[in-house]
Amino acid sequence: MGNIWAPLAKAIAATGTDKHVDCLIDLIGADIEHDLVTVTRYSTTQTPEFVKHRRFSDEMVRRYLDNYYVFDPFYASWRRERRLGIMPLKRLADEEAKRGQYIAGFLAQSEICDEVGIMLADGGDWCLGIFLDRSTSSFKESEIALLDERLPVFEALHALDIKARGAEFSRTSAPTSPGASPRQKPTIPVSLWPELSLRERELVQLVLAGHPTATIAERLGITVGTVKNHRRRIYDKLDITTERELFLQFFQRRDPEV
Amino acid sequence: MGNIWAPLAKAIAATGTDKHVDCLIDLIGADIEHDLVTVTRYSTTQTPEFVKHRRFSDEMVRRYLDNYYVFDPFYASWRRERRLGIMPLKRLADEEAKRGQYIAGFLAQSEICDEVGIMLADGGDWCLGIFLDRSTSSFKESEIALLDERLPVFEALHALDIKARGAEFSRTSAPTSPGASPRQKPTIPVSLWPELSLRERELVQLVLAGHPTATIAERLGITVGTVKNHRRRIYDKLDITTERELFLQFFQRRDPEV
DNA sequence: CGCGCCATATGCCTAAAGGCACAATGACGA
DNA sequence: TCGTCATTGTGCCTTTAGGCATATGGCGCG
Repeated sequence: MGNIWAPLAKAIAATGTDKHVDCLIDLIGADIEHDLVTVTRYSTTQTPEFVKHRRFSDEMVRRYLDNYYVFDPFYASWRRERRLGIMPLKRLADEEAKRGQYIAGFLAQSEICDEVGIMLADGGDWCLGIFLDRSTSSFKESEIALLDERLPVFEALHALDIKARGAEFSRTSAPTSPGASPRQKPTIPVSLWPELSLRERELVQLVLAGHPTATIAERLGITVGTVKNHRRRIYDKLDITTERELFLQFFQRRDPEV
Repeated sequence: MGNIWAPLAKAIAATGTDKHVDCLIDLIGADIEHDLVTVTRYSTTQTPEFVKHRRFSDEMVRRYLDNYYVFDPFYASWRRERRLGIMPLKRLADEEAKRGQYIAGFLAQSEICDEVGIMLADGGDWCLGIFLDRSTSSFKESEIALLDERLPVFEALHALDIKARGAEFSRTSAPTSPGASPRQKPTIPVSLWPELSLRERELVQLVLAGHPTATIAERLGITVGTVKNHRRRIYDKLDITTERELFLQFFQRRDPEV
């Protein structure tokens, strides 16, 4: 085992910054020889998002997102079981037909012969999959065991990054795929602003999560004009005129010390 | 070397919480046999603060604070040189008279025969000293080397804790000693965003109080254009692009639960 | 002395929020 | 049935924030 402390210190310091994912990759791959890295985000309800890769081709990324993700056994596993942790490809007791197509099609074209996924919770129904890939030999059981031993640290680091940044600002996120976002229950309690309707509360939640009008419209499957209408109506009800006043009211009602 | 990964994961997860210091102690002491632990905060200008101890006596704490801290070679070293890092007692090229008194007096009464300090930056002119103590044998050079190797991780964890909480909220702090004159503290603490200048902090304070650019300009006696410049510079430093992200960062750093 | 940082200022442009008005539909209760 | 409310949509205009570039002077440091 080599010196793990320097990449570890860097990964700790990088939580909450742009460099988190890169440092996490460095840490994960520190004692495990690998040829490629891919980083993907999976949801149980949306198509995967490709976050980042090392020594992989943009063309293969495009093919994955266009077609091959359907056969991705890691993605299937997430959607079916939402299982986190270290996940070697060879252990995926997936449908053999799909796995076969993933291996014969996508992995072969990518010159990957084995893959191990490190699946970390990423907020909501999402997970972040960091994949180490081998081109010429398979991962050994001792290497998998090493990753298993270190998993709590990877998880803690990523949890800290989410906490520091908030899931909505996660640097692991990519643009939302086309299609209506599934309805989420609002986390803004009725008691905070009892005069607001359910829809209005949904919208306030997104505002307070930092989303601009265009993103909110997209998220809720409505037009920008409608979002503005809602904003207007919310401001009227709360006797304010700007978004920043909404933030302040939230501060004050939630945490009177501010 | 034993299993370091579980205490490491716990220490990572504990940053920004009440348990940070305890988990840091666990991590530091994981592979180093020790009998006692003491945790002290040193300033270059104020008397030391006793933060925490394990298997040490409250009576000895009282004696230290009443009298013996004057002879404490670690405290003297901090005041003189502000040196951080791993610091074995036997390496302190201190005044022999003072060191002698610390050893013959305080350490002997505490049944401590050797001590190693892990000195971590704690904000301002303060450092946090975590001391592993031995009752019957000295620390070996190999043990010191192990701590030296791991120091960057200890430092990164503690830096993250400070960052998450802000020095004003630091759980390592104790009540100001009697007679210390209270300092004027800005509403926006330096430690919240240490990269911001004083002027920038003034401006952020007004932004977070809900003022638009025109009002801020008026309040600070500068032009709207200059306010925009400051905003731009602040956003660059904080790696954001909008005011709403500033609100969110403030939420998250002040109250990570949001 | 040169450089970097900080604070201040100007100008121009674009993007986004806010303001206002109007419209339609559906659900619900009196 | 009617009135109210919620939700959705359109259009137009104004205000404000953000983006970018440039400039100057003061200060501290190597």
